[in-house]
Amino acid sequence: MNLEEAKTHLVQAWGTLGSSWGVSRSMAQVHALLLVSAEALTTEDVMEQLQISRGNANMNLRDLMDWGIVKKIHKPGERKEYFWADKDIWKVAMQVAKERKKRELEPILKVLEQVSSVEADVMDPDAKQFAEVVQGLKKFANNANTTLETVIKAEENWFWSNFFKIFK
Amino acid sequence: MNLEEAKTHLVQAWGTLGSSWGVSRSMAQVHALLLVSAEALTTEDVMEQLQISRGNANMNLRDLMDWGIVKKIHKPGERKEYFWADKDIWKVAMQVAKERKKRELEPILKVLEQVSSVEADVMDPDAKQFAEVVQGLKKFANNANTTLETVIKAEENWFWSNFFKIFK
DNA sequence: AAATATTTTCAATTATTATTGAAAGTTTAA
DNA sequence: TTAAACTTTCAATAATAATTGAAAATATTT
Repeated sequence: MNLEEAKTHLVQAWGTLGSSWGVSRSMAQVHALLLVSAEALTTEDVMEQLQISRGNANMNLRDLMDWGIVKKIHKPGERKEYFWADKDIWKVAMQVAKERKKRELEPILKVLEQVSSVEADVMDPDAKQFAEVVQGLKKFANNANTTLETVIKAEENWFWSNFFKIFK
Repeated sequence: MNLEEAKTHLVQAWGTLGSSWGVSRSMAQVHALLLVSAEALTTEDVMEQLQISRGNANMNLRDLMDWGIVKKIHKPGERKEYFWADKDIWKVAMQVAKERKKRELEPILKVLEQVSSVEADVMDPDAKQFAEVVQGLKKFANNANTTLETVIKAEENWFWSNFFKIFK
């Protein structure tokens, strides 16, 4: 297997993995392509290497920047914009965790708070079951939330950051 | 907010959350509905309460059983099949983790193994970058894999230990 | 064995999401 | 300020995924 084959293989697999996790295939592929490129790429590089349209490339690059895992770079004397992905997988994972926490965990916690305020009819077994399940979900979600907060904060602190770099 | 409103709200929110994580909206909704029901439900209950077709209900119930988070139950003297969801959220999470590990983590690890075998041209910076990123991903994925294994095993021990306590 | 109840399958349809590409917008350089 | 280089937008289209519903299959009862 040569380098190009290996890259293609990994980019495809990453795209497939992404789509199992609610990330669009192209977005995951663009990210993978930037990951395995030593240099920052232009929109045209991405278009060409992944055989996708300009609009698609542009949109996914911007989404990846929204997720905070791709940066825009300007090269001196060049007009084109270059895109570069952080190669530190642990950092990427932390950034993604941070975003998902904000985008999904916090909203569902809000919903759980809301539905907690249902008046409990202790005679109704469904009401009892509902209350118990909601409480269980809240506990679980709160736990996930604080755990993430701790790990994310740790990442931003050198001591804990180094401690957790065991995982690198 | 009364019980029915709260249930609907939660079921909808759970569906939305699911679709952000690569689980089909209906499947997440069926799961949520079973979670908040004290009694096991029939296919028809699910159809009626979620306003979905028989085929859809049947398919999602089966998928949920494949994930190991819903069980089929037969009531004595009844011909219909009933479906019941484990209410222990931690157990559900463990089961989902177990399945995702098998379905997604292990396959991507295999791909990473494969693309590792690319012949390294140390002169090519892209080759170097590729090798480094693949190694980083492997480390990370392996770590996630063994961490999950440990937690899942602990969970299974906990389960059996608690199971046997019944007989004390 | 036939009738009935129940579940499963799957081709057709519908809904959702992703992608294109060309036009509009923006920035830079001459 | 004009032209060229480059980026963004977005309506139209294509691709993918989910859903339906009725027929086929299976299981149970009489």
